[in-house]
Amino acid sequence: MGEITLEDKKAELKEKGILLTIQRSAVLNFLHDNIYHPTAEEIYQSLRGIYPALSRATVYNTLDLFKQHGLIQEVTIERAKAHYDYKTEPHHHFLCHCCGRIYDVDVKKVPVEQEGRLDDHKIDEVWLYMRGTCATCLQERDDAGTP
Amino acid sequence: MGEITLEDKKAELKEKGILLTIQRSAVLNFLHDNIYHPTAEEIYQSLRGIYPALSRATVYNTLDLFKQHGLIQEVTIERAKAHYDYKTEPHHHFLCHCCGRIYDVDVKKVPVEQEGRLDDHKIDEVWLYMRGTCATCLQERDDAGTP
DNA sequence: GTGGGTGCAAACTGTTTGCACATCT
DNA sequence: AGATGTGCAAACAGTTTGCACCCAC
Repeated sequence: MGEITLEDKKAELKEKGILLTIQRSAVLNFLHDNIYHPTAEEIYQSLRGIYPALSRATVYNTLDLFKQHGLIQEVTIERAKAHYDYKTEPHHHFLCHCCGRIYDVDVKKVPVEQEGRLDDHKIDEVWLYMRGTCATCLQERDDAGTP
Repeated sequence: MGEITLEDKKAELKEKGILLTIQRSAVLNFLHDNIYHPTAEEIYQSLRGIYPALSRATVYNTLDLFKQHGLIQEVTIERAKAHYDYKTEPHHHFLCHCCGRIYDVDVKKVPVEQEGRLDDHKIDEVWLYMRGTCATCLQERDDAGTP
C-alpha cells in the first residue's frame, strides 16, 4: 500500500544487473528494519557485530549505490553527518535538539507545493527540515519539573 | 525597512558587551556585503588578503558568536559545508546543482506555516531547502544547445 | 594586570580514494 | 578468465580544540 517493499527493492537491483551481495543485502535489510534514519557509522557498527570483516568503505559504497538508484534517500538535516532513510516517498523531517532523534512528518500536515519552477529556477528536490524539542523530550522535561 | 542594518547589528554587540574587534567587524562587514551565502573558508580566504595574520579559528569563533546572538544564520543546504547568511528574516533557499550558487527564495512564494506544534513536537526552526538548476544555468545550457 | 580575543598547530569527525585481494558467473 | 565487489589504510575536507601570546580596558 504505497510502501515499497524490501522485495521490490531487491528485485529492482536484480533487474538492473546489480549483484545483491551479503553486505548489500545486510545494509538494505538494516535500513528496512531501522527506520529511525541511521548514519553510515551506525549502520557499520551494527552490522559489524554480524559481519566482522565488513568495512566502512563497503557501507559507504553501498549507501551511495542505493542512493544513486533511488532505493533510499540521504537526509542532511544535520550538518556534517548524513542520515539514511529507507522511505523514499515524499515526507518531511523533524530533528529533536534534545535527543537527536529524527522523526518523519507526513507531507499532508505541511503541504509544500513541489512545483517545477520558482523564480525561473528548475526545482528538482524540495526538503523541509524542522528542528525543536520532540514530544518525548517535552514529556520527560515535564515529569522532571513536577517533583 | 525590515532589513536589519549593519549598524543595528554592531550596536547590538556593543550593548551585549561584546568587543567589536577588527576581525569581527571585518567578518560582519563581509557577510553584509556578500549576501551570496559564503562558507567559512571563503570568508577566511577573502579577508586574509586584507588581514594576513587572520586565522581560520578566529573566523570560526566569530561566525559561531554571531550565530549564537542571532546576527547571522547558518545555512546547511550542503552537507559537510556550512554557509553563512547575513539575512536572518525568514526566507527559503535554493541550491543550484550546476553552479553551486545559493539563491534566496521569498517566504511568500512558498508559504510554509511555521507553527509552534506538530505531532506534539515543539517546532523552533523550519528550513525549506530546494535544489535544482538555476535560471542562469538553464539559460546558458539553452544558448549552448542552439548553435 | 587581568580577562577576553587571537593565531597557530594539532586533533577530530565523517567521508573518499587507491589498490590488492576475493568472489561470482 | 573477466568483471565486479570488498577490505584496508591512507588521504581528505571542514571544523574544533588547547594553549601561548597579545592587547584593550
